[in-house]
Formats: sequence, C-alpha cells, structure tokens
Amino acid sequence: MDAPPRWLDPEEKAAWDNFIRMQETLIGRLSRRLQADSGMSASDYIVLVSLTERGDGRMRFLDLAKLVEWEKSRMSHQVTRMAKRGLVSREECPDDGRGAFIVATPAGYRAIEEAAPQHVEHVRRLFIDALTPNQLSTLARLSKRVLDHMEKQPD
Amino acid sequence: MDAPPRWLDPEEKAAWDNFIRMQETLIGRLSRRLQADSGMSASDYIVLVSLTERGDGRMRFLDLAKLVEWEKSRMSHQVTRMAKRGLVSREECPDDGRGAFIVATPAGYRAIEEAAPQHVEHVRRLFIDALTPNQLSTLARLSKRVLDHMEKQPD
DNA sequence: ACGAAATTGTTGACAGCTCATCCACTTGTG
DNA sequence: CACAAGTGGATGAGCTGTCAACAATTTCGT
Repeated sequence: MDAPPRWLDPEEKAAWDNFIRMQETLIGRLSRRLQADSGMSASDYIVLVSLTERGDGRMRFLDLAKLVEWEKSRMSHQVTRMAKRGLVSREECPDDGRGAFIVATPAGYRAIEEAAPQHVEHVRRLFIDALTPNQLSTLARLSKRVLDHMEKQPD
Repeated sequence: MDAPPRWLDPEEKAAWDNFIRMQETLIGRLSRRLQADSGMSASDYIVLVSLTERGDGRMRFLDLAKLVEWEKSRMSHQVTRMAKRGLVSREECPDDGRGAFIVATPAGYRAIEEAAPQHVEHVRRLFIDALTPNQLSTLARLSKRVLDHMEKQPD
C-alpha cells in the first residue's frame, strides 16, 4: 500500500529550486574557471590541497579517500591520472604490504601554489562577496545543520 | 604586479567548507539513490520532468537546454542516450528546418511517474526535513542572493 | 598455527560531461 | 537575389565517475 507521495508545497519547491540552481551554477562556474586558468580539475585541486596542507605532502591512500569522501575506486583512477601528469606519485608502505602512500611531487606543489590564489579569488568573488558576514555565517550554520541531519539518515 | 592573494579567513573558510561538503553529500546521495531506485540519472530525471511538466510533453531542443541551463552539446548527447533507451524521441520541426522537438514517450512518462514520488521523498527526508520552515526560507533567500550576485559577475 | 574474513588497493567496462568542430538551414545586408 | 553571418543542432575525442569484480595482504577466531 503506497502512501500518497508528499509532494513539495510551493514554498518548499521554490526553496529547493533556488538552492539547486545556485549550487549548480556556482560549482559549474568555479570548476570551468579552475580548468581554464590552471588546467586542473576540481578533483585535482582538492587532492593536491589535501596532500600539501599536511607538512609532508604525503598521505595513505584510504586516508586521503576518506578525507575528501570519495570511493576508493574514484581515488585510484584519479591518482593514476595525476601520476601520469606528474602531479603525484605512489610509494609503497613499509608497514603494510597492501598499502600505498600518495605523495605530492614538486610539480604538484608548483601547480597548487599557482592555482590556489586564483581559485580562492573566484570563490570570494562569486560566493563570499555575495553575502554579508552575517548571512555567510547563517548559510554555514544551515549547511552544517543539513549535514548533521543527513549523517543520521540511512544510506 | 600580482596583488597578494586575499585568502579566506577562518570563518569564511569554515563557511565555504560546510557549504561544499553539504552540497556534495546531498547531491551525491540523491543521485545515487535515484539511480538505484529507478535506473535514472539526475540528468534523465530533470529532462523528463521538464518535458512532462508542460502539458504536451514536448519542447524545442534549445528551449529545453536553456531551461535546465545546459550547453547544447550536453543536451544533444543526453537526448541521444535517452532516445536509445526509449525515454524520449526527436521529431522534426515544421517551422524551422534545422530545428527539432524533444518529446517524452509513453515509456518516459511511466518512468518519471514512477521515479518522482521516491525522489521527492528523499529530497524531503535529506533536505527539507533538516530545517524548520523559517530556516528553509532563509536558505532559499540566501541562495537566490548568491544566484543574483553571480549573474552580475563576468564569466 | 591455520583458515576465514576483513582490509587495502587495482582494474575494466561503461555512462556522462566538456570542448572543439562541423553541417544544415535561416536571416540579414547590399 | 546573392551571399555572409548567425542559429539550431550533431558528432567525436578525451577526461571523469560508478559499479562490479578481483588480487594481495593482514587480522581474527579457534
């Protein structure tokens, strides 16, 4: 016995549409910009940021995958592609014969150091500058709230 | 002379991170759910919704592309794939020899009618229910604000 | 200590997106 | 009317993400 679907009421639908459109437009513009400015995808960027933010530029494969919340298969393909372009390399892990380290190469450091300022500038221009500090912190709080709520939900 | 990059201050960075994580988690879970429940991608879904929401289930190619804010090439590939699966079909346009209509097939109607209630339920469960009505309308307002701001920015 | 189960990571097939390019038709201009 | 420019849409190459299956260790229970 199917319950009748609880459709969104007009305000809910409008809210959902606004959010979705905003988020798609924002992410789309940022990633196209990043690609055009630095030849890097958003995925390349976040991998390099994650690696280089820790002092030694290296991380265990699955730790990295968990940090950015990707499936391991995605990470594996991503690392393969980035290694092919010389941005990172794999090193084996002495403690665990299965394991691997992902290491940012010097070229990887150069790439992220060049890309980051421009990218941050675009984040600021498109997103941060759109809101007052109060509005920004409200949005952050609501985002966190949705995030916490999702973590409690199955799936 | 490069201006020194204006890095995000800790609150700005925290706001950005929260927003990005929320949005990625939300979109990721919704699209995996949709795919698993109905075999449809988010792109399939929005195309079918757009077509079937207008009474006749048909739309000009570029009108559809503009409505969902896609590049025409993306829409073209998408329509090709959906046509291959029988969800939509192309019809030529009598008024304009270059033009084409995209039409939802009966199978397309069935697919969207089956998928929509579940999808809406998940949107409600993951997103709408996370917030009070006031919070939801605040989020909608802030989203709109960011959207309007982006439209004024170059690129 | 031995086998089962869990963990770590890889691979291949396939669908999706973007970019550049191209073709066919229409419209505007002289 | 002729022809250049613009518009509507298709196509192919190449990169990215997902899913399912697999291989190589390590860990755990007995």
